[in-house]
Amino acid sequence: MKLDELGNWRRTHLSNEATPKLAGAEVVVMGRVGDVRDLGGIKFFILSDISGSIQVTAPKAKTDKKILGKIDSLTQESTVAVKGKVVAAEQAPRGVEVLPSEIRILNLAITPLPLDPRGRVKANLDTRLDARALDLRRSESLAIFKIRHQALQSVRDHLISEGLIEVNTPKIVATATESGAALFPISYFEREAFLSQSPQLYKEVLTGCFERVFEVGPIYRAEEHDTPRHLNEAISIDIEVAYATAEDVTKILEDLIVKVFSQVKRTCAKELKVLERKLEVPRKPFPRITYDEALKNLEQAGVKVPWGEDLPTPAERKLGELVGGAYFVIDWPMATKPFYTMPKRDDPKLADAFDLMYGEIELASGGTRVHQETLLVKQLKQKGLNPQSFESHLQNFRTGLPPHAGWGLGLDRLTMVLTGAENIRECVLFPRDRKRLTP
RNA sequence: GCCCUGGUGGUGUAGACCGGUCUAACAUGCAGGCCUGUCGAGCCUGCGCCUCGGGUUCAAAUCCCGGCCAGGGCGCCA
Repeated sequence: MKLDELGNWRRTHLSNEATPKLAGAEVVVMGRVGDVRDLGGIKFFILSDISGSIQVTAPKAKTDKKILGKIDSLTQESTVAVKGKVVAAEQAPRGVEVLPSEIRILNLAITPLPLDPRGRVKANLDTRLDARALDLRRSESLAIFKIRHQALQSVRDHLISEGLIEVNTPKIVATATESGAALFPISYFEREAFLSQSPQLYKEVLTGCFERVFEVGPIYRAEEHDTPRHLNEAISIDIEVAYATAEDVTKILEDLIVKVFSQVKRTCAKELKVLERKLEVPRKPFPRITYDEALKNLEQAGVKVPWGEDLPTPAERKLGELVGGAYFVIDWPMATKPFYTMPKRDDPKLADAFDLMYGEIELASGGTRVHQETLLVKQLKQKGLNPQSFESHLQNFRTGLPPHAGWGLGLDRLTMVLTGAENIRECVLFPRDRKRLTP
């Protein structure tokens, strides 16, 4: 069948702007076709757009045959433009409908669709991700990304209000920034380069220029992890602040989390309801648990973690159960933290660093950083790294880099926590994991 | 990478343990029909499936082995 052109038609109204008050007006609405119901003498279809939906009603006796024919040819999820008169009708959903005077079929969707976008039959996550563009039309998916959008906006508002400026650092880099995580090598002309696993080194350097910076950007980790909360490409919210310590940036983080939660709760009530998510805004100050206390509590609960090791997943789970909500784990052993971490003044075995947890999920980690070259070189060596390969970074420390502190917060994980999603892939439009490289 | 579980129409499931009665069921979907107020419309008719390869057996969706894929757990990691 031949499709119609958009031509000079433009939307005059979003579907939810059509209300009984608008009765008598001629409108042009555009959107996707939902249910088509043919009752013989009268035909209906639901037109949905980003704002909601409106019923288009065509009584056989009063409607042009050409229009009736077009309605018959519609398939679910096809895209149409409808010009017609708004009519108040008690029998219609929302008490209002449009009687079409002309319909343009802009694109026809195939049938059957790879999944049911109205969710009457639930599809597996894998099926959904394979047909992600269609899956993202589902109300639950839309809700997740609306919440993600709001969270990100709140993050930006808050950090800017704290006097931070937004920066962008290279994602193609020459060396690793963390000792642990594996890198994706890429071919950079005649040399090997890597995808950046963290903006860490750049944001530290920028505290010497802009004093307070933040970045929202992708980070790449070539880890083989295959879990519901890891991705190989993630979006990280990173801050770094001059003349500050871990405790200072902890406060920024705490305020930020409270702001994000309360703004999402206020502005995304509809979306939270779609997701059946009851969001509780954490109260300040968040509990602060030392690493030693965490280990003690875990041992009492039957989970043993040797001192000096990072918390494995089962331990994080148990701790999440024991504490719940948002809390900080502080005073980590230096061995668990990267080379740029400042040791505590009164106990150099411990790092002046923290993790922000929400339940069992690690949302953020940060701390005071080393700003003296000699100590940094010493710690690089202790981690088995070669200071020579960090020469271009180290030279920044010779020109008066101020003391500084910062953190990195995972946007995808933050979205998980806000939406209650059990798999991080739900919270990313087109996730990249161990096995998935498309779509 | 390891362990566990699974793979049945477009989608989601049942059947499998205990091989035959499976000509594979249900829901949704799709196609057609009836119906002038549907709104997860209803009713009627129809369409469409056993992941791939090998093995056991008179007989395999069902049992065994392997591949591929997926989900969960772990490790690694944020």
